[in-house]
Amino acid sequence: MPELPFTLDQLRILKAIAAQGSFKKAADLLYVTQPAVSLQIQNLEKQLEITIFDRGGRKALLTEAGRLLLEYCERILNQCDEACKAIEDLNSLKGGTLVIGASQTTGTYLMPRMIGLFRQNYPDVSVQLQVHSTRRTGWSVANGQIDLAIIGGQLPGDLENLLQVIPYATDELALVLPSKHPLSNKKELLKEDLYKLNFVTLDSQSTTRKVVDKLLQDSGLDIQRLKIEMELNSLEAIKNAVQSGLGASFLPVVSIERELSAGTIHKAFVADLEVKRELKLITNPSRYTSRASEVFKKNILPQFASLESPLRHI
Amino acid sequence: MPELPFTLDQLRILKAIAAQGSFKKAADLLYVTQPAVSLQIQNLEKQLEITIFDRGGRKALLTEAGRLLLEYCERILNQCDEACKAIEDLNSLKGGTLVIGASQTTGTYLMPRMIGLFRQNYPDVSVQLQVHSTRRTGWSVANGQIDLAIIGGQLPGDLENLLQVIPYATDELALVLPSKHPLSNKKELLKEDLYKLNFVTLDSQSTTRKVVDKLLQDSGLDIQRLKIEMELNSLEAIKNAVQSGLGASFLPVVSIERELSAGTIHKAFVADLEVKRELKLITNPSRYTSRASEVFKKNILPQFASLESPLRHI
DNA sequence: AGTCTCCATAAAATTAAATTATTCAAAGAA
DNA sequence: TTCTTTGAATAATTTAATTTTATGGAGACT
Repeated sequence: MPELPFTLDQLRILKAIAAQGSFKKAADLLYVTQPAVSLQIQNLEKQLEITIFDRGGRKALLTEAGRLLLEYCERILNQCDEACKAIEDLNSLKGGTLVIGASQTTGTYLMPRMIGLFRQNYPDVSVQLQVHSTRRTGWSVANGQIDLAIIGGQLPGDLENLLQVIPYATDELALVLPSKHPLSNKKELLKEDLYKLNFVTLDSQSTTRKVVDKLLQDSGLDIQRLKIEMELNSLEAIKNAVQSGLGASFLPVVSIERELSAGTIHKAFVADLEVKRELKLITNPSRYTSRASEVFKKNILPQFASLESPLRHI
Repeated sequence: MPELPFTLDQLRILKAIAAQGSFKKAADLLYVTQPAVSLQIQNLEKQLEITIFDRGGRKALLTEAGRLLLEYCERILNQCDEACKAIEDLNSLKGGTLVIGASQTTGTYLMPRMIGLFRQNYPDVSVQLQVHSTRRTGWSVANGQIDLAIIGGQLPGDLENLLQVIPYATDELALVLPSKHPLSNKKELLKEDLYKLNFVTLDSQSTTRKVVDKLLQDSGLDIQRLKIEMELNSLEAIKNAVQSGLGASFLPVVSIERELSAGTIHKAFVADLEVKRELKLITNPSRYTSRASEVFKKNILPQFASLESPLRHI
């Protein structure tokens, strides 16, 4: 190995001698024997081809070269100490970054609260939230750009095996109507009633939309017969459209909690129809898991998970 | 020994892997085997309790902790390189300081030329000239404040043994007269003629004065009978006094070269009287000798030394 | 599947470093 | 002065750390 002309231990010894003015005291300070100190300094002097200490007098005095080296020595050792501290902080969650992925829905309505709770407990860990499609989120988790993510849709098959997918919570997609809509008075709708509605939906690319379509189809509805008034690409836009009486929609309950309690949107019940999807936590088991990620998974997520989630038992 | 959590070698390895993206390539780069690299990184990870590399994929990728450590790693290694360069510069005389001591006479008339020559050859070494009494210069050499010195007088006895004293050159103390002085026409003076002169001398504390007094006394003269017109504490002042016709004086020839060739001062010869003193180089053998000091002694001093000086043969 | 590349692991060999014991030199005290 | 004490260098031994050789396994590319 092409050698470095000195070691950190040698520098530590140098510093100790300079501070104590004596080889022996330095040895005591470092809990080694005096010959060990002598030998290391001799090695150092040999390798750098300089004399570091004047051993003439009662005190070990630095030569010019020694003083020069000591300056660098202090700087180097300080950097080392800093590095140690930084690593310690990272280990004890006093630093570092946690990158979380989420879909539009969870990213908008769920993650902010989770992240808030996390940062209450670990205010020194910075959290980055990346809202992307299920597909892209999956890939990001796969290649390590995202530590963990919550998705509501189906992963591409190849990723399904690569990643760890843990069911985490159930998200109900509620049928919502404008509060003054004639049907909003009925206690319970029938499936057939849906054909009478005008729908404001997410665009057909969106995961949530696909999930809704599939569930409706599975429950025997002919989604071709449903009237789609307009397709928007933002839940907030849809909410506003519904509130303005432009139509009905299936929306995640988490996204309309405020509107429901304010009464500006009406949630309808449809007989024999449950539109629910599983929210899933995905991580990459073949990659390094940061402490922040671990903690988030173990301590934060369960507090928001439905009771039957496997996360409860991690 | 209270251990440091990492070694410089480990940092070097870390850096190499990060740069090469591979344990194997890093090993090749550092001329070690691959297991050596693996082991060291494992040690590092164990000691810091972190994971540094993601070994999953094709490339060895840094984890967050790894990136953090790498930052410090680079800084630390850079400081190490800098330290090496600084030491090398010192060794190759591209840096450092040489502290030279001298008496009034040599410091004024000799050292400037020497230092000029030295700095022509080693322009990066800064030189400091300290002009003090023989006594104080001796002590400074003894305790390392001065690397080497040239003195014209006698050292205190205790220092005599402690320091290395090398005869270096002979300095003639010439009897000088005002050029229009009646005696300046005589080819050779007799000792008795000295009693007829008015002397302008250094003050009785000065080394040069003591030397002159002693030599005159040794050659049989009664120095009490010599008429001292005035005592000044600067050679330049004495030179001016002599030139102005105020009296005669014994002055180091090195200090009056210009005046002699200009004819403004007359140098007289006295039969059976040679007033000469040895200029001596003193160093401290029990102390570290800087490269600059070595070079000055070996290469510069001989060029100004009289032919028979021992320095010729060093 | 087969082959290659890369990393991990184990055991052995080498090398470096620490310790004990001793010597040497300088400093302080009798 | 001489004796004693203290600090540093040296030598020999032991101990520990590092490297190497040799080998096994997992993923990637053909």
